[in-house]
Amino acid sequence: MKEKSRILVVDDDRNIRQLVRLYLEKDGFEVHEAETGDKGLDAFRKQPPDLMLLDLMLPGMDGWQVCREVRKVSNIPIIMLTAKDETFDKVLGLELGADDYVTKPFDPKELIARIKAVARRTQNAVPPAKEIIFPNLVINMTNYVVTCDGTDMELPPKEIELLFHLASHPNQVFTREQLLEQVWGFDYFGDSRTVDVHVKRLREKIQGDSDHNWQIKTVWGVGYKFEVK
Amino acid sequence: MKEKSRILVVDDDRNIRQLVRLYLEKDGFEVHEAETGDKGLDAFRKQPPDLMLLDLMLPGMDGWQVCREVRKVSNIPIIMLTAKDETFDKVLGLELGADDYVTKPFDPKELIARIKAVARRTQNAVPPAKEIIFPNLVINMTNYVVTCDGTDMELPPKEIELLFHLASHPNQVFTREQLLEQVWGFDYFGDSRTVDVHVKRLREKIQGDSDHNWQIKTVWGVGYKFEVK
DNA sequence: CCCAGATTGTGAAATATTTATAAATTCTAG
DNA sequence: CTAGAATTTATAAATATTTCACAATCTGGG
Repeated sequence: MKEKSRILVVDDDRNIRQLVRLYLEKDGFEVHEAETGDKGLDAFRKQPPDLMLLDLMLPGMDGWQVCREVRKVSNIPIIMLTAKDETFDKVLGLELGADDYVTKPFDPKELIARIKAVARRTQNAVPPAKEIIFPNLVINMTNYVVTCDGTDMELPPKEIELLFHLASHPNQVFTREQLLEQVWGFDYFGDSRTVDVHVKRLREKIQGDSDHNWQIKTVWGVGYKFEVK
Repeated sequence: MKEKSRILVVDDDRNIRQLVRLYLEKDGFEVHEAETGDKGLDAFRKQPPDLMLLDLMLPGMDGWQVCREVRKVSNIPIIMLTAKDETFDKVLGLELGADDYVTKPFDPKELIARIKAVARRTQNAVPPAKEIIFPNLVINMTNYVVTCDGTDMELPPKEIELLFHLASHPNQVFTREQLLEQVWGFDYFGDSRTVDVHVKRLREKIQGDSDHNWQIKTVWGVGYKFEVK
């Protein structure tokens, strides 16, 4: 399981830091603080966080300088905090390597949303070309299209995800519990017959009649596998 | 025969304007002046010049903002004027769409040389013909015009940008979040239903009745794609 | 081979989720 | 200030998912 994301908040305003801490911790983040640019940089160097919230106006070294220093050694996401009247251009922050910016005063919910968005964006930076090819079967996760025997077909999300997961590990058997966890999500709690129903529908859609050298096979007493001969 | 090149000088310093005018006219340019960003933009809109000389520090709307506004509708060459001590990264100006920059105080001969260089460069440049062509559908981003089934139509900016983005990546599915990020802008924070509404209006405008070999398709549970058969 | 017990397949109803649409509101350029 | 555009909101419609009862199938032992 994933650990808490560590966020470093660099701002000279004690109230801001408190506010941010309050909301972020409520949302499951681990929060660290620094009140000047220099201290922020120190904190970053000692233990790099997963994301930095950086005020622009700081005593001593300002936010831009900190951002630049951090960028010399790291690509962690950085979100700038700017006052409304600092009419600085978004592009400037970008140029310096920030990933987003939020103007003060800000809505804490918006801040959270942006943090998550940035985190996601930087994680998905290199989306793996998701396509699996078998004789008479192509699973394209970019277009969300499954081509079987030359005919394109659209499947509901869960079905295509299940198929993709099974086909990604040919011949490997998965229990229903494993599939629920890996396809539905680790925190999913539900009936394992759900898997059966999805398998059934997949089968009638993609292997209705013809015989391929692959199939979704039931392993009695265990679960299912995508078998390739 | 070619006419005189028209140059718009935007600077709040009367002396600078005079100086530039003096040298440029001696070199056969037609010179227009504006003393603030807003006036410069007005002048640009009334009669777009062949090239703009833009001071960075301006009362009211500054040079960057003017540059951006101009860039929204035009690719005319822009040269930035910056004071020596404004230690801006050249890259920053370039990022905003400027073609070159000159630091004050400048040697008029250098300015002339740069103007000519930029003019030459931008003339020979291959304009990024932002145009996408499908059977019965032409998306022209230069004119912001969409031609569907032979009839031209003007769409609101967001709609055409969305269409352009989707059509630029045929068959690829985008989530609403991705579209918000990539079409609306990375810093946009808003409701993802917004995308639905724009898609709806696009659909009723460009694929109301006839059947084409393309369409904006909903991928249930995921997002939208511009499908081409 | 047949049976009992366990496991899986199936169809259909109940739920939940996602999308379409229209209408109201806010925003923005002029 | 005004009109058109963008966005939000609310509701209806479409679609997917889950559940559940029962049928069908498999397995191992007698």
